[in-house]
Amino acid sequence: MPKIVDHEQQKIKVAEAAWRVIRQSGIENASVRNVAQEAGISPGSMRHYFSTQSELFLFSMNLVSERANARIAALSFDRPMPEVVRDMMRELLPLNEEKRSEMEVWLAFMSRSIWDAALHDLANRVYEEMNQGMIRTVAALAEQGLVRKELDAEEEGRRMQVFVDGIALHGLLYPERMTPEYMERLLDQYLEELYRK
Amino acid sequence: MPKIVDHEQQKIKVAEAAWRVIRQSGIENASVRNVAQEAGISPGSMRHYFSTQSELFLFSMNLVSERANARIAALSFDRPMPEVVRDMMRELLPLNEEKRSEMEVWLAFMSRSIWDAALHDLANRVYEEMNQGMIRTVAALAEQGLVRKELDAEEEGRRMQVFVDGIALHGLLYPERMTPEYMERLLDQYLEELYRK
DNA sequence: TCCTTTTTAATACACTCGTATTATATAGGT
DNA sequence: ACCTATATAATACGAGTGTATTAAAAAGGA
Repeated sequence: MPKIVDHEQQKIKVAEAAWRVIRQSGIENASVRNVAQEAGISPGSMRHYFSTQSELFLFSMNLVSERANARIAALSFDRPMPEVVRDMMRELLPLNEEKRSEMEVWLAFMSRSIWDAALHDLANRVYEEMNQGMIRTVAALAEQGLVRKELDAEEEGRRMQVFVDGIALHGLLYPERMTPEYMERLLDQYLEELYRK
Repeated sequence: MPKIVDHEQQKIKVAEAAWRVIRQSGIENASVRNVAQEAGISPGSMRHYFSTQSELFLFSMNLVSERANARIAALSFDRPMPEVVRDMMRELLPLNEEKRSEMEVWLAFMSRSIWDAALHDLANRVYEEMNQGMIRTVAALAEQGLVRKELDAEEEGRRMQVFVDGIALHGLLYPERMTPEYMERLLDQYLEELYRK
């Protein structure tokens, strides 16, 4: 029998190499050769895991959202709801190097998804996930009486999403101006106002 | 004497061709040849106006912000301030095809500015402009008594900027979900809350 | 009409691209 | 120890890349 290599593990290794190349020099330079070199394997070998560059991109993009989901799922939920909500939203901001890294790559893929049809579905799927998550969060806050029961959960959920993504975007594009501290400040201000509604 | 061609006009023609290529197939495909073809001139001829691709990108990116500035400057300012403010902010959202086009290109350049040092300065300059504009707007509203005088103009200006950019981002990335109507709705809600402060 | 300066076009160079094909090395079951 | 399925590597191909160089065309003043 042949040499057995954990296929999925190898794909992840390559995808993470792609992340690093994208962060360093953009998607336009994430060529098969550059990514393979960053991953420490030969281009020919890489094609064994991703038969096409498009597959690699899709997998890499998907891995970003999986990582974020995993981090959120790993939070402890048996705490006061405001604490949980705050922590959830903090996972959607580039507050540390790990999250900044992932989100920079995510932005690159999202920006590309505007014209690259291969990424379009995944982009919309993740949006929908996030959207449902936010709406359910607001609805849960309403049920617990932490916000007005009449508050439109769908509407407020979308506002929440827009505001958090706005903070994250500024954090990525203008890191000197939008520091982690300021991001948290804006987030906390938003939540405080929300709880007054 | 030689054939005289309006140099600046020609550069603009080429830059707009670059926009179209970028919208259609991304910056990664905005090669010298592709842009020249879209502009209807030869690649060799194009190098007469932009001796390097980097120059073309910088000029194209700058032209986007100039166009937005021009549109804002063209607004009539002898109206009630809330109307003016609303119209100003509407210019920062992809509410029609023209603005959507420019902003898609702008997003591509901003995304690239994360790793492309050549675009970094322009990106920050435009941020600063926008930032000052928002802060002065809030301050002016405070002076007119339209918002609380104690309101921190700098803080609220940044919140405004984050929220507007968040709406615009969603408008670009999720046009089916974030329609022009919904963008205006979110904007008006924000302004209404602002005037209650 | 001719001449000079600018604009345009064409071609070339070295390099990188995505992908396909082919050959080599590797490691487990018999 | 050998065999075989798998993983890795190397090479090739046609096409596209940014940029430089060189030649042709064009148009207004003399």
